[in-house]
Amino acid sequence: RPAMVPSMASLLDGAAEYRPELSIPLHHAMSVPCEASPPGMGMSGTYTTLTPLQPLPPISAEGPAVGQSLSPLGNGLGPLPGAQQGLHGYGPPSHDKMLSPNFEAHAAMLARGEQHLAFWLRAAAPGAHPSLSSLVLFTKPCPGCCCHPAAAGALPSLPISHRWEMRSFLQEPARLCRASALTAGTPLIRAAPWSCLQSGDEALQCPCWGWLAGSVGTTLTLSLCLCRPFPACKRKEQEPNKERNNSQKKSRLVFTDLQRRTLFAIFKENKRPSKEMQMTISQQLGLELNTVSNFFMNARRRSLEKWQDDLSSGGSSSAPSTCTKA
DNA sequence: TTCCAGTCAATATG
DNA sequence: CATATTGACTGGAA
Repeated sequence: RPAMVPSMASLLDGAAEYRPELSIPLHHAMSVPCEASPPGMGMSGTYTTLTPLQPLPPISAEGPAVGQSLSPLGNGLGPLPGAQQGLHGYGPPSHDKMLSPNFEAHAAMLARGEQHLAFWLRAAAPGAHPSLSSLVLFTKPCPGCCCHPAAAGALPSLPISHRWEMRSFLQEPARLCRASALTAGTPLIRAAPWSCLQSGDEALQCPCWGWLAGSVGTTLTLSLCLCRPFPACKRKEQEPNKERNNSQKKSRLVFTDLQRRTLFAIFKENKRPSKEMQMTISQQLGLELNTVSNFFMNARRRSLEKWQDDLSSGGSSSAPSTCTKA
């Protein structure tokens, strides 16, 4: 058992393949160099910082906390009923509103300077559409993507705390994507509703995606890549109310790419996290404690099985490959 | 209570 | 459609 377990935040950063070459001023604690790796093989990064494990504060005093359910599915990732219409189901942006308590909680934490945005921003906007109560921001352009510098896109400069701008982007992606030219080398950030991110999404499979990590007040240059719908959103639009019908048929949970990467990153560091750690993980990832527990149990067993298989088949790998599989 | 091996079954893949 | 993968469940052992 490792003598010291890296912080949740640094593990999550590692899982998310943060890439430090972006021209965004970052807190040193965010540096998690990671070699370019093929899709889904991002576990080779090294962790450069160890910050104390401090779960993110609850996102909202009145709403669900990080990891708690925002949906009837109970995993915090799915849309609420009525959210199937994707990005267009609510009214115009409210630029006159103040930042929500949720965001301010994060802002206060970030402003301390010692903390950082681990791997996501959840911007709960009072009155906003439920499917947009969380945002996940990606950095880095995807070469094959329509918003790559070579392909043009929108590029306003915004402070990271400018939540309402982000929200308005999500509302009117097509127009914004045509709004201005994109210059080469500009940090590119992709925003997506959390509920739209699922295992297998194109965006998550791109090897050059990283995660936004920055301090509140940092000016980031934003560009969005929403000129086409996310695959998951498309699916939801095409299959409304399908889950309602055969409710007795149990579907197996499929981890999102983020959840899987994060879990494997943690597993790589600690094969047997404590109950408290598992609870933190479950809260951060919006998973049941049982699910997290099952994951580590299965992972321990299956990594061992894999290791034994590799040995018996004369493989040369020195570590269980399961850890890098996700 | 916790952990594990055995197993099932949903889902992914080719 | 066959096979592989994988999240979850079960019963027994410590």
